[in-house]
Amino acid sequence: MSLILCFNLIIKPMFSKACEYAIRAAIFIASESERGRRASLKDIAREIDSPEAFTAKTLQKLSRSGIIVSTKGAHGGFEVKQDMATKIKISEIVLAIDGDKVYTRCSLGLHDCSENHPCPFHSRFKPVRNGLKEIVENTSLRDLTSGLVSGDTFLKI
Amino acid sequence: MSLILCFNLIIKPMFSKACEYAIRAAIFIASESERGRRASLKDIAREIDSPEAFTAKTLQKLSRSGIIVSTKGAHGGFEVKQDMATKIKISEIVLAIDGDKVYTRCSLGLHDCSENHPCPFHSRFKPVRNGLKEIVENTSLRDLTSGLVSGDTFLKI
DNA sequence: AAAATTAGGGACATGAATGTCTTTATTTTA
DNA sequence: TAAAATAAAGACATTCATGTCCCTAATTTT
Ligand code: FES
Ligand code: FES
Repeated sequence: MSLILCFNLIIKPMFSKACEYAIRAAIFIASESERGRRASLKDIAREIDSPEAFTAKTLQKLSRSGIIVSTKGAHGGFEVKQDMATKIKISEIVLAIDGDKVYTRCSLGLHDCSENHPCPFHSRFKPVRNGLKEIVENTSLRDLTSGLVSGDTFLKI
Repeated sequence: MSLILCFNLIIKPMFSKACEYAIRAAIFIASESERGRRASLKDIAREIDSPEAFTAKTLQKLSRSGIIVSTKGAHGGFEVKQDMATKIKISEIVLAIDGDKVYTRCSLGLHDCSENHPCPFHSRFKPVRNGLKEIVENTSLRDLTSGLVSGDTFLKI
């Protein structure tokens, strides 16, 4: 009757692949922007180890959302405007990729998550969810970029 | 530049559909077992509002894992043995459905989540993950069944 | 013994997420 | 002006989770 961990399986698809690439790409782009360089799609895909064409799609969404700025042509690429890095929250990146359908998702798949009609897992799940909510809404792109620049965190492997 | 919530989108697929059905089904089966009744597949699918054939698959896995016991024939169905309800943790149900590949999943999709090679989100993500881990490993099937029996929680709609 | 009722299991179908390819548009460089 | 470099966009391909169908096995009821 060995139970043991398994937690990682539960939270396995926390972000979609598209979202993972978007966040990692945004962090890399922001770090390059700090050094005054634009990042090309090819650079990005190499540095975050992601499929190039698929990553391009997510970058287009970030661009349309105004989170990053794209420039065509030689020496073009993607950048994050300096004053934006601290303003952009991780929640905004997720919103840009997964769309703006704001609804309340129940952990056990009920139609809506609500206090009036809670599933059996609701009361235990809610505090964890709120904790995560706090984090994604209060962490800026700049917050995540700084560790990368200092070499303490990584974007691939 | 409206950001606002979006958190629910992030955690959208916390459990797979199969896992959601499995947990909800197990809760219902356990509640029926407390009353001395077996639950048939048809009953279960109706009570948790899930696709019957698909739910059958997940019940087979729970059965093979020894979490529930199945009986064929008239007045057969599924049951949870009384002393088991308090022993079974939610983590075991998830393990039974999603398999036993125990690995460490990084929130940003790096190959492994580790302290030595952390992604930029690691330090913020880890406490939330640990909180959730605590909960799924320490919540028993019985814990979730009691609210259903008392009418305080729900399994559908 | 026959019929009815239940779960088990394999094959197939569908849909969504992921990923690829090709062409077009824009800008810079030569 | 021509060529090269880059992103944008649409069509297509693949994979995987989800879901359905149909037949089989086991048990109980008649
Ligand atoms: S009702 Fe299920 S998590 Fe809130
Ligand atoms: S390395 Fe990314 S969450 Fe731990």
